[in-house]
Amino acid sequence: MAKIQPINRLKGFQDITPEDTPYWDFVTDTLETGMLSAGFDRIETPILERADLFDRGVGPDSDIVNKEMYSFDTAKMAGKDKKATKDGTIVSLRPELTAGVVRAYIEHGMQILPKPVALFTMGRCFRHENPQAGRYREFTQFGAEIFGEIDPLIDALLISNLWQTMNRLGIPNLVLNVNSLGSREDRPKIKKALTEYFKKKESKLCDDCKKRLKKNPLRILDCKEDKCQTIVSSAPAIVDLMSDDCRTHFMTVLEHLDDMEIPYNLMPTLVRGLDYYSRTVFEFSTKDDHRRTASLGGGGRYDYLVEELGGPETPAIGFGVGVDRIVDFLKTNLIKIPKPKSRVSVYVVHLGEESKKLALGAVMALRKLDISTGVAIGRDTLKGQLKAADKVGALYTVIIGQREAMHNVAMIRDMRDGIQETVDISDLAEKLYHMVKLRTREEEDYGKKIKNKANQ
RNA sequence: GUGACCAUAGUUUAGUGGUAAAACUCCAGUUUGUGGCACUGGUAUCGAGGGUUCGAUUCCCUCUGGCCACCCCA
Repeated sequence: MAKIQPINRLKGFQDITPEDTPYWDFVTDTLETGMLSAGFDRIETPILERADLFDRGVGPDSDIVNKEMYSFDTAKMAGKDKKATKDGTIVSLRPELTAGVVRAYIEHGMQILPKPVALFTMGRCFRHENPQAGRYREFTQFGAEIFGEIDPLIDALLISNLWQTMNRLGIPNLVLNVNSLGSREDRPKIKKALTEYFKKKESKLCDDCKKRLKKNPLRILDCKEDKCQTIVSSAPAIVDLMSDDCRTHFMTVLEHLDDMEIPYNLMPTLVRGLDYYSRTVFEFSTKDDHRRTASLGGGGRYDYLVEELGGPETPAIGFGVGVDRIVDFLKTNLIKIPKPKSRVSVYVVHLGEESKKLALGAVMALRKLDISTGVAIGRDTLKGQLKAADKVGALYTVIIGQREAMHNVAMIRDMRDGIQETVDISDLAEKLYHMVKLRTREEEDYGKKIKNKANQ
């Protein structure tokens, strides 16, 4: 028989294998708890949206919308037996989370809710670009958004909230960079001043920056080329170019951060990529043990986006963090996460046909009491079954053989020390329930002792 | 979209112009009802296609994929 060619996953897509799920659970639980404790509500929006949502939301000139979106023409994609939908709507897999949440905010009239409206969301996003470290075509973003409040305290609270949560994840050397981009009204003035400055030095800029000079001079600020950076270092600062109002807003944000003892790094060259940002912007990164800095997330104000997507004038601020990047970081830096519970507490072993019925009954009874219980399938010998019990890390094994079946009893074997006792089958589940509880607590106490010793 | 490096069992890696080793994992067994140890055995069209050659896993080309960097960003 010819060997059938296996199908592999798509480029830039990943499987989250059982080996990795504890990391994912830890990260997503921690992020979620962090937001819930700050009074945020959870929202989920579709993975597929109309393409024009992102045109307007992320910006039609951005690279993301221009060449990285997975878009489909629904007029062309109907199955052969179905009639094509005639509207020809172009739909896209979301490349980020904010546009969808803003759309939902408007669509459900959430402006009538008491302000500020604080929402968090998590989900897969898609960008068709070349994968590399910490960068995938399908990735998971965790995002939070606060609508309807302009007070700088909100900016500081959101940042501090994320700071706290990142620390809870155990990420060392966390660096927080902050900056302000000024308001929409300030933008022409800022662009003009920067263009004038860079125009004089144009010949010394790198090729990319020469293009940026025409398109978006702000982006020259975060160019990584050394020659550009030397020019940038004496460029006019955005903070000095913006209105007094914006400057006051920004200074107040910084004061609040000081009050909350959040260490931040004022970074005048921080310019975020998405078009919709205004005023406060920030970015979280960490220094890897051996590699360069890894960007884990960032965000900022987008005071005009709700309006631009057809909603009422609503100031807003949000952030997005890369869950994949955090998981990758925890894994490569061997950061310890809470140990996942052993999957199976009790393993039921049976020998012969008659005992099978009793064994199944025992399994049902145990599972009813929420004791995770495994059974041997496809293994006949006692030896093989015990081996299987050992492999899944069972605390106890229940042995029901022909002898036991005859007297309606079962044997409980403690897998740690091999001590066995025989109990009546009707008492089995309850007896094991207490044994498992006791053992689990013992192990937890032991774990705590170790931890306390380490802390002393 | 551009560039560098890489591609051998499930995993991590040896190796050779004459069809391949090891470790770990997995599966089966080491006689009859007791796991962890030990021992034995099993598992690879050497990424795909083409070329050079008597012969290629080994050399050359193309593709695909991985990884990393640029761009951009999470």
